[in-house]
Amino acid sequence: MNFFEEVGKVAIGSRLRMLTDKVTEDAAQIYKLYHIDMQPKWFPVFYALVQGKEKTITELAKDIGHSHPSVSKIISEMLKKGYVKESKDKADGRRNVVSLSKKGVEISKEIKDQLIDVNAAIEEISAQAQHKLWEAIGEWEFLLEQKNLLRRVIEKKKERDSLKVEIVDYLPKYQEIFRSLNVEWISKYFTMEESDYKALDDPQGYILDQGGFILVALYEGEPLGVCALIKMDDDEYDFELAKMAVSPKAQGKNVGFLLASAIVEKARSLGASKIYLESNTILKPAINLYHKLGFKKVAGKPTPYARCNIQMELVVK
Amino acid sequence: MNFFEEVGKVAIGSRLRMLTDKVTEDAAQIYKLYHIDMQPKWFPVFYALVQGKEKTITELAKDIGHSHPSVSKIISEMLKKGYVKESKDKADGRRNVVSLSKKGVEISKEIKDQLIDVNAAIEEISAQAQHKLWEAIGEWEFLLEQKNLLRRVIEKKKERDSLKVEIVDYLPKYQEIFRSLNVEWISKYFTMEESDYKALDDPQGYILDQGGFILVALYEGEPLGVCALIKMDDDEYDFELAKMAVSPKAQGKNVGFLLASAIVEKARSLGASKIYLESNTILKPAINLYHKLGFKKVAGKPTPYARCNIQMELVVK
DNA sequence: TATATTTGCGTAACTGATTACGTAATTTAT
DNA sequence: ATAAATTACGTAATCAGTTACGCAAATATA
Repeated sequence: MNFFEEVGKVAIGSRLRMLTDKVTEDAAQIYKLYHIDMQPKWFPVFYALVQGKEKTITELAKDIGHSHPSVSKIISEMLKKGYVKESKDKADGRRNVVSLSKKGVEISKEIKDQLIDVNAAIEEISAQAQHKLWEAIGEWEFLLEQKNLLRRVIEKKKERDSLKVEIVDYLPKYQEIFRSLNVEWISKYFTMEESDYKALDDPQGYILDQGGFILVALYEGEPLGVCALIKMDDDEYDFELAKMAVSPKAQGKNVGFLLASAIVEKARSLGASKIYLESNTILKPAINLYHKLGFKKVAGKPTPYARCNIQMELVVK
Repeated sequence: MNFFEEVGKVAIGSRLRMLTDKVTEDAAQIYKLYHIDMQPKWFPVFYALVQGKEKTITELAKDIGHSHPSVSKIISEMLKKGYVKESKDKADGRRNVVSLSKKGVEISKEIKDQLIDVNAAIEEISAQAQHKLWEAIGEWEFLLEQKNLLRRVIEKKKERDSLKVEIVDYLPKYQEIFRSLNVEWISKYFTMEESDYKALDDPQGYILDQGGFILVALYEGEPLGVCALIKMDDDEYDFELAKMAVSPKAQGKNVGFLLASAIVEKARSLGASKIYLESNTILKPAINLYHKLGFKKVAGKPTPYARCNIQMELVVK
């Protein structure tokens, strides 16, 4: 048992499996004790049939939380013992309707005493334990139903990665990375256009000197993401969010989200009331990100970019 | 989930299995998330090796609570990946000593972040739950270690059966069952002797009228056990416990224990100070029963029975 | 009304564990 | 010193579940 204490709760899966084995290992002998000719694995199916008259294979599977092939196999075994009977549903020829046979009903009476004693034994254990296993399982089922372990781990990973990401202001030394990261994705999905070259070759003159901003995301000190806020000469919009690019190396490290959030925050601190952006719907992760930040789809703005097929805005205030 | 609430805690085994599945099902994907090329089932072995240098197959099996073939297989898979190395123990040629390879040690570093995040995710679930699963599992492991489920169920069955057993005084209508139950076991293991016939054919004259007693055990109203207390003409002993017989139909229903206890109690209520009995060591369940009641082995008493190879006494006071 | 999609369920293959068994090495007993 | 028992561990068979797949029936859609 020592092992588990050392590894920590990561091992909860293994530990659960072992407890399950321990609880289950005597089951066959318990049936023998009551002279009941039944395999432990049949029990859930059997019990589901005792309750609710006849049921189809799929209904049984859903009831007991197994896959349907599992139920199918169990039923064919119980059929051999004569505990159940099958019949095709007349209205729906696919359905195999199963119910307890006369012999099955007899067994269900015999099994009652056993259930009483097993229940009493388990209640005894529960009573001796300080912590309630039954209720704890229920809670875990509920919590995992709401958000499974994978998603929780992904979140934790993001949180931890975020701590390693630092968002800094643009400096001339970042010009090369600002250019290359953008060229990378643009030429992967589209082709570079006139306006791209202008902005990427001379960010100082084309963006910063016009009253815009550029932020750079450092992951453990290495610049892996860039994003620009371009001053717009427009009645409605103050800035355009553009030239956002994150290195594939930084994928899944939450860099995009942190970068975009920072740029929105920047705009807000500058007193902007509305931000505009242009993108393309084939860039799904990007669109999702904008959506998450609160950007809404708009239309009708003229654009110099051929690749633009969606326009979005964010009310900053 | 409804199902489990209805069946009651009997289904705790199934429910545990399902929770185990749910906790485990994402494991493979979690490894993928961190780009770690490892199968979830390797983890316990892997972890055990990270901790404690080199270990043999059997040591690993004991550490992680698996069977040794399981570990053997896992090691051969990890060997293919180059994560571990094997070597025969020079001092003991049977032992296969396993340790992490250089590549294995590297992986163990990469895996650290993953462990941190998984642990955090599980702690988060724990924090959201009112009942502590981890601690509850620990308690159940402990309680089942002390007394496994089978033994607990056996005890509960005995308790319940005891309620159905009633011990009553001998009546003439029980003479036939008194005779037949005794004839049954005596002639199964030995042969009937002169003294047997005397007592069984005329319990009234041979036992009761001499100051002895006979008790009958009824199981759900049916007489299934008998036991006699024969008055002895002896300095040391007041009564002999004899002609105890329980029907095979009542096996495992605690009838023997209740009957014998009642007869001892009877002797006590009559002011007896010492009870004597004769038996044979091939009747193991009977000897165990006498032992449980407190009878001790003695020797030296002359006996009319050929089948007697053990004599016992109980100090009643 | 024809066609595509969905549903029910059986069979087959796979999975992660187990028990059973055999062999070789070591230890214990005679 | 030899025989008997125990131990280490690999292979094979088994087990209780799963996923993958395919067929046939029913339902939805064009």
